[in-house]
Amino acid sequence: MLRDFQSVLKKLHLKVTPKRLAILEVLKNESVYLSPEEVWRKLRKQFSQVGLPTVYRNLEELAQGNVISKVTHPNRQLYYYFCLNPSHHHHFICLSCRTVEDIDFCMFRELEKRVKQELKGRVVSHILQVNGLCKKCLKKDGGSHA
Amino acid sequence: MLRDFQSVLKKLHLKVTPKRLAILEVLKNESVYLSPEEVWRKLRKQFSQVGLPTVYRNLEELAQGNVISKVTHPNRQLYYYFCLNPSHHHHFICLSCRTVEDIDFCMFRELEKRVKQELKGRVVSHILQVNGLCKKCLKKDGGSHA
DNA sequence: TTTAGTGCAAAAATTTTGCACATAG
DNA sequence: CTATGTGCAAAATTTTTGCACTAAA
Repeated sequence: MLRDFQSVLKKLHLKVTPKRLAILEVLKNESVYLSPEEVWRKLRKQFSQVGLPTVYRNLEELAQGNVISKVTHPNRQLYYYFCLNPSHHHHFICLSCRTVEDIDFCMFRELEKRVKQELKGRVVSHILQVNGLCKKCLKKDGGSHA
Repeated sequence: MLRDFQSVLKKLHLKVTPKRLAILEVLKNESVYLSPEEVWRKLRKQFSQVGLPTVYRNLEELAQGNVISKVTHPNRQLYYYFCLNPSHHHHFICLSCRTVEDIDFCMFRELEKRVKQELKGRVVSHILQVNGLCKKCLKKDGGSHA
């Protein structure tokens, strides 16, 4: 997997640094979305000297390069998560445990068509994010969420 | 229209204050989404003494009460706009001139069904926001946007 | 008169920048 | 070597809070 990351980074003309790889590992090993600070805390277990700005910079670059995904959370905090196909932006996020699940039903083509036909506009990007409670959290507590 | 606002506020158990009404007027008279600070600047033309915190507090309350809508902008700034049906969250927003247009093609029922059936989860809220360039902006500059 | 709203100042929280040093290519 | 990455400290930005005072119901 490290190998894969290396080639991905190279394609983006990002240098392969230990910390950059570690950030990817952290995200990859989490099934939930993390804030920059949380990524940083985890990173510090490996690298006692790592700055929060480095984490911010890296997360942003990686998201720009579509290696990871940004999550648009109702609480407006910044979150990122690793997903196999980060160019696919249809997610179901659990407000309680933070799990992210893909929604494969994609209506984007349809949408794009309608924006073009009806509004005469052009789509640059879109967010389809469904916020809710996942299976587990529904069972656990019926849905108490922050 | 002031009358309408009054009854809306009463329903939400929000007191009808001149500044609250003025905030609604500001948003109503704009066809684009505004940041809290922008609302505040406009407000100060009428009320020389109005605090930015007041604007923040009011916008948040009004959004909570579904009187106005929050915009989820890629630049992560907070924006609000007035829309006739703020419980309808399918929008096309122009990244250039900030116009908001409704998207009436609603696939939400379908989505909700699938989240229930396939993920066994529950939908709490959703965002469908299409970011792009509107008709006018496309004509104007072919799409230079921040 | 009781509850909610507001101004101000100040704080909090989050994110970004500048710059000297370090490291990957 | 040369361009990029990083740590640190510091700043910038945005949003929130506390509290005394005011105004709506």
